[in-house]
Amino acid sequence: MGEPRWLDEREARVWQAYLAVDRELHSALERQLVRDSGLSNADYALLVPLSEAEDGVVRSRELGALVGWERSRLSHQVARMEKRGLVTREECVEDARGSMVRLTPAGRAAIESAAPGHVETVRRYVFDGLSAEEAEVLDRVFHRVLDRIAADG
Amino acid sequence: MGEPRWLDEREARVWQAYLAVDRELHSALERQLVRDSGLSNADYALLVPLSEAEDGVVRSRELGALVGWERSRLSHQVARMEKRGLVTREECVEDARGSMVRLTPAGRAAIESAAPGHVETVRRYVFDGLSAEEAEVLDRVFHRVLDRIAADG
DNA sequence: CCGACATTGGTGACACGTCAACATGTTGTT
DNA sequence: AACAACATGTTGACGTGTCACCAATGTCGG
Repeated sequence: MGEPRWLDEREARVWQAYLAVDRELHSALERQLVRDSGLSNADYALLVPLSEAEDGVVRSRELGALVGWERSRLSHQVARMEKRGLVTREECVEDARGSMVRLTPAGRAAIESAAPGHVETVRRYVFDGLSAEEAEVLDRVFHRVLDRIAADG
Repeated sequence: MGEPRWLDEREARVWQAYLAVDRELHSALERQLVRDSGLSNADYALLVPLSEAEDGVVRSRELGALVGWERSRLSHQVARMEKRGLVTREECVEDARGSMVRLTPAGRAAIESAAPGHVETVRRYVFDGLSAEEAEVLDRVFHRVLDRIAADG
């Protein structure tokens, strides 16, 4: 094994800052969403691709791929949203194993009412304070991290 | 109100990449920790400041401040960890409302066994692919975001 | 066609996180 | 001392996320 390579001072500061952003940004966005629209981050994540889809219908498999969720997580979230009338589930014609998720009118109304405030909040906390050069660095670094994770299996 | 200022193409790409990093990095680190040490991210977050404290004892209020958690979240997590023998709770001498959290020998053994592999994983996914200039940008941007959230109340 | 294998989705159990409500103790004002 | 206001921590309920497992269906080689 050998001596572990601990993080140096700068690295530790960056890592702590990342963890804090993770925590604070997630909870700030969640609070804003719940307060202004009664939606959670999880609701919002699914409503966006659904509202952009043809007829507001997406197959579960496809929806999971679009948001990067595992099937179980998706199934639980859809069940909760179905109970609140935001979506319905239908059988899939082409593949009897499959399941289609359909946005209800209430679901569409919810996302349309929530989106402007949510985007405005993301903008206020993140992008209004970000230069073009910084955005470029973030984009590059984030994708590199994703590649390194994916390369790992 | 006026027309909402939607994210432009670059901003949307950066935001999607951030959300993906949030998801993938969190779950990759959690899997590595659970697999190699039987600890969760939440366990690890508390064990670090505890193991660095004098005698492995920290007052709950202080522990919450160190990791940036609310009291309820901390209380639940400490209860779970106490049940598994990683920490114990004691009464606080100076303030009868307070509560002290003490690292057990098993808790210390767990964090000491987990830390090298965890740091190695963070390094592999993040810092080994990061230049000094990029680290500086991340540090600056993350702290700016935190400031903007804090300024909001 | 048949049987092994993979894909898709759902379920129950449990860990994690947040909120509101509560109990208790401390502090500051009068 | 008496009281209000605040600080600290716990609890229960519920939404969220993961894992292991199951059931149903599809696919492909024989």
